[in-house]
Amino acid sequence: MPRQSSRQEILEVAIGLFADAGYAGVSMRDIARFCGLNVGSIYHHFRDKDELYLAAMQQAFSGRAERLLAVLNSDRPDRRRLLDTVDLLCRQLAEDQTFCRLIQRELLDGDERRLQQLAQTVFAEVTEALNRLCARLSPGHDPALLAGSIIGMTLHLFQSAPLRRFLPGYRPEHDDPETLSRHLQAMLERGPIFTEEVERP
Amino acid sequence: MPRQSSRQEILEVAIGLFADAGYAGVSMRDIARFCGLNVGSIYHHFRDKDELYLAAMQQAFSGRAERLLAVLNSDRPDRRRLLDTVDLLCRQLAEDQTFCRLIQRELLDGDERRLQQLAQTVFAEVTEALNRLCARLSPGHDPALLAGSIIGMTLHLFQSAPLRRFLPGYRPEHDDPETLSRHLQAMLERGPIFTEEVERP
DNA sequence: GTCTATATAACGATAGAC
DNA sequence: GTCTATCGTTATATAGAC
Repeated sequence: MPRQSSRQEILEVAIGLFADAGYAGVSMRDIARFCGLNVGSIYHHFRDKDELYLAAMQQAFSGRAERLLAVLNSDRPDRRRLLDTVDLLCRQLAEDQTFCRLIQRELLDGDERRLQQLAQTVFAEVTEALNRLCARLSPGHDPALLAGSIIGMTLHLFQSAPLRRFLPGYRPEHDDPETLSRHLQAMLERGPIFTEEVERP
Repeated sequence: MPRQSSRQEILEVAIGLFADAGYAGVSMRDIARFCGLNVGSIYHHFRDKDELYLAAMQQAFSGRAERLLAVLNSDRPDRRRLLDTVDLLCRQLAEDQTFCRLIQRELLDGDERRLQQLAQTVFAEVTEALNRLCARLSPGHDPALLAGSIIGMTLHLFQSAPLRRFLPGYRPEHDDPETLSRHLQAMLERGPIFTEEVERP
């Protein structure tokens, strides 16, 4: 197996570090050290920190939507497809903290150009498919806002995990992605206000 | 009216800058410049950058929950109180972008100690009241997860605004907090999957 | 393609005059 | 309480040997 190129390793190290600490929180020295390289060597592969950051983001976000798109466009019934989508999203967010954090950082720090590029190359297709599904399932709501709400509550349940640990009502199973997925699916199926009593372990 | 103290002005400038660019993205020189002070003067009021940051966060988050608590503990019917709470939260997030961004930054960068303090001093009471309300309104769901979902979709509709502009389904009224509030209330009242057709302008 | 060495600027923080 | 001046460190980025 041919060892991966330095450029590739730099990118992957950079993605992890930028997700952890953000653009300003990571130095070129940090990246070099984690790659076992000297600082100067990085500048052979990337003109400056900005170019490295952009390349890292492109790599980090590329090919992220494919599995979601496949589920969104499956031939199962609408309702089932929405639940499948949320479930898959939960599993992806759980196993890929890096992706989860980078989205949040770009929402905070991304300039207009970067957000536009992100929207077009990563989220456009998925959003369109999810909007269509929402419009068919729930013609009474604005499809884009409904889609945004569903994504939002899913994302937030993962992103707020570090804080939720210290909040009233916390239970250890809230850290289990399957518990979160089941809760979200129940919310979608029965609505947030669901008065029928069910047993809980 | 007595001019506010330097310490106070430093804190307020720092809050704005940290919300915009994060801890690593703001230098002591930046803060000094925006205050019309010299760098050295800041160190008369705060021992180091870390202490200034902590004081700024305490100030930024103090007294944030009172209005929400008042609504959560009002004497209106449960259902109405939940809708009022979401509506107030929308208005607060809309008029206070700084607070909105600081929460997100702390979720990303806050260490365990800071998150624990934030949970206890800012969010504990509100969370408890919201959990109780959720438990009564919807005994079929885990109260904390339901509360988190509601907070999550509300927060996300505001935090994703810069990206949503470039996504399919965007409409200009999605930037209007009242539109978002109305959508969220409709979702809570009728559930996310709401098949009855209603007219939309 | 990676290294050493270095230029240049910005950083956090301190000392001491006023 | 604010200033000027400066220390030591770290940052981005470059030049040139190998």
